[in-house]
Amino acid sequence: MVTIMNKVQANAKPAGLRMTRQRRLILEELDAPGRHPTADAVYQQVRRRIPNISLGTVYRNLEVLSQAGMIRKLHIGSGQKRYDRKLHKHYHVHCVQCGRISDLPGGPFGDLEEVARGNSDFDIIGYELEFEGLCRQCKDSSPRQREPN
Amino acid sequence: MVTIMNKVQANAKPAGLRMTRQRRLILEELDAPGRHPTADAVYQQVRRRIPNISLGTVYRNLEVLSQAGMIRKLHIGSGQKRYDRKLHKHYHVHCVQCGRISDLPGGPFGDLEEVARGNSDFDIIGYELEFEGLCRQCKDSSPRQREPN
DNA sequence: TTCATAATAGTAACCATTACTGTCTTGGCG
DNA sequence: CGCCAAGACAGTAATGGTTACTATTATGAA
Ligand SMILES: [Mn+2]
Ligand SMILES: [Mn+2]
Ligand SMILES: [Zn+2]
Ligand SMILES: [Zn+2]
Repeated sequence: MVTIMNKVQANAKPAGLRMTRQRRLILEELDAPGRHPTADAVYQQVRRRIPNISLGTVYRNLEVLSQAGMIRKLHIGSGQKRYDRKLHKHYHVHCVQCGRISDLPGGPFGDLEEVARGNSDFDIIGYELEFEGLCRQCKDSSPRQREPN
Repeated sequence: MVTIMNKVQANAKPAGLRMTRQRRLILEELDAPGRHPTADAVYQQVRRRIPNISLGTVYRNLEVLSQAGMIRKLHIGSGQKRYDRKLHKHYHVHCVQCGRISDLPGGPFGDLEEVARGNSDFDIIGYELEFEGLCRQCKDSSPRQREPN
C-alpha cells in the first residue's frame, strides 16, 4: 500500500530491504532536490521527528541505500562524506569558504576518459571531477564560517 | 598565525625552516619520483633510519612542507591523504582494487573551468580531477588486497 | 497471527589526524 | 668556537568521523 516500499522494490536492487520509519525519513530528507547533506546533517534533521534515532542507524542506512543504488555517496574535499539522491552523472561545485555544495547545471563534459585512456596503462573505468570556488553568498559578503549544505 | 608560509614568501626560499634529520628524510622519501605515499607509509619508511621518530612528527612535517609549497597534499578517494613532491598541475589515476596512485602523463586538459563558469553562479577558482581504474597488476592478476603506493 | 530475521538504540571500538607538553636541537650571532 | 631563543622533537592524549557489536524490537511474507 505504501508507495515508497513499492519504489524500493521497483528500483529492483535488494530483496530483503525493509521499509522502516527511520529509513523512510532518511530517504525523504534526501528527496529534497539540490541537497548534499552530511550524515550528521541528516541525523539532525531526522532527529526532529524521531528524537532517539541513533547516529549509527543513519550511517547504516546511508550505506545500505547507496549499496542498493538508491543514493550516491560523495567524497568531496577532505571533510565528511556527502549523500546525493540525484543518481545520474553530474558535477559539483564546492565553496571553499562555507563548504556548500551545489550541482553544476549542464550535462557531463566531453570524454575525459578517452584522453586518460590514451595516456595510461591503467584500465580506466571513470573519473571524479569537482569544481572549487566561492558561492554567491561568500563571494559578496564578509567571510562566514562553515554552514554546510 | 604567522608562520612558515609567510617566511617562505618573504625569503622567497624555504629557509626559515630548520633542516632536521627527520625533515630531510621525510623529504627524501617523497623525492623518489612517481610516489604518492600516505603519512603512514612515509612513517614506516623513515622509521627504518630513525626508529623512534614520532608519527606526529611525520604529520607535522608533511603539513608544514605543504604549507611551504614544497610538497602537495592530495585528497583522493575516501581514504588517507597522500603527499606528492611533483608540484606542477597534473592528474592522477587511482586503482580501485589496490589503491595505487599514478601520475597521468600529459599536461592539463583544456579549460574545464571555463565551462563550469558558464554554468554556475559560483566564482570558480579551480577543480579537482582524478581518474579511477585498474592498474596493470590488478588488471591481469587475481584480486589482491590494499598495498598502496 | 506467527515467526524468522532485518533493523534498531545504545554504546564501544576504530582509524586517521591533530593538539598538548616537557625536552632536545638548530642555527644566527658574537 | 659557544650561547641561547625558539623551532622541532618524542611521547602521548584528544578529536572527529565512521564502523562494529549486542541485546531488543519491529517488519512483512506466509
Ligand atoms: Mn548532486
Ligand atoms: Mn602526482
Ligand atoms: Zn560559500
Ligand atoms: Zn591495482
